[in-house]
Amino acid sequence: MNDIETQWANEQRLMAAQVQIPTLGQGYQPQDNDVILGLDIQYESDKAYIAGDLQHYNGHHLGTYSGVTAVMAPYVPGFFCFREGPPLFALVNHLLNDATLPRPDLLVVDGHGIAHPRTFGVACWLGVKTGLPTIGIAKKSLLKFSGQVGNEQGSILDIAHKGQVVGYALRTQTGIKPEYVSPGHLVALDTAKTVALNLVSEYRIPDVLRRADQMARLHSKDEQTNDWINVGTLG
DNA sequence: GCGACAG
DNA sequence: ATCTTGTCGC
Repeated sequence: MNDIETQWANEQRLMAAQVQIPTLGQGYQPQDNDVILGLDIQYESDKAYIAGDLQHYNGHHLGTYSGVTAVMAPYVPGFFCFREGPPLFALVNHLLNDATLPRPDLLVVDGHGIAHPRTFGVACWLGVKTGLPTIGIAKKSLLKFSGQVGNEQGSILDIAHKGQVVGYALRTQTGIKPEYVSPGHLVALDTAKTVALNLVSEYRIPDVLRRADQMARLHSKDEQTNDWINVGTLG
């Protein structure tokens, strides 16, 4: 562990103390008309192209927004929040300051929440910085776990760390690789599980994350479409 | 010592 | 994440 990683680990420890994971039945509870903000990033040389997709919890799509910032930190597994967090935060702030847009009730981040070696993934970082309910959804697990998820859609397997359940492997589509969900901030474990399953339509990953991924990719390749709004340089 | 390692 | 061709399937 070099100097920067030691410093990062300290910062994660301090910020992790601010994370609030409500108990069963407490914290954020999804409602049909809640506004969900899905976030993802694509990288192109030293630029980070961030996209945010807004939809109602019931599935109604509202719009997609994309911006760009300079990348300031390297990618180090386990310290993902310091690379990806600041660009995400910049876009969220931009959207929060736009009076024409609805305020998101929940953030959905491409990455982990508390299912993390130091219980502090990028979804926790963004949750603490914004003060908004946040969950993390990732395509690979960072923690080792035992057992196997059932093959049927909706099958779930606990992912534990140091004796505590911190997230789940979730089979969102029958016969398709599971995704990994964990709360980031202000969301209970069972709520994160429910939300992750209900946000999925016909793909492995929730639409709100797929659209963010697609738009960020298009922006990074300088392609213009009619379905997203370029909010320019952030930060 | 060796391998694994969110995006 | 990104670099990359063809190929299988709905």
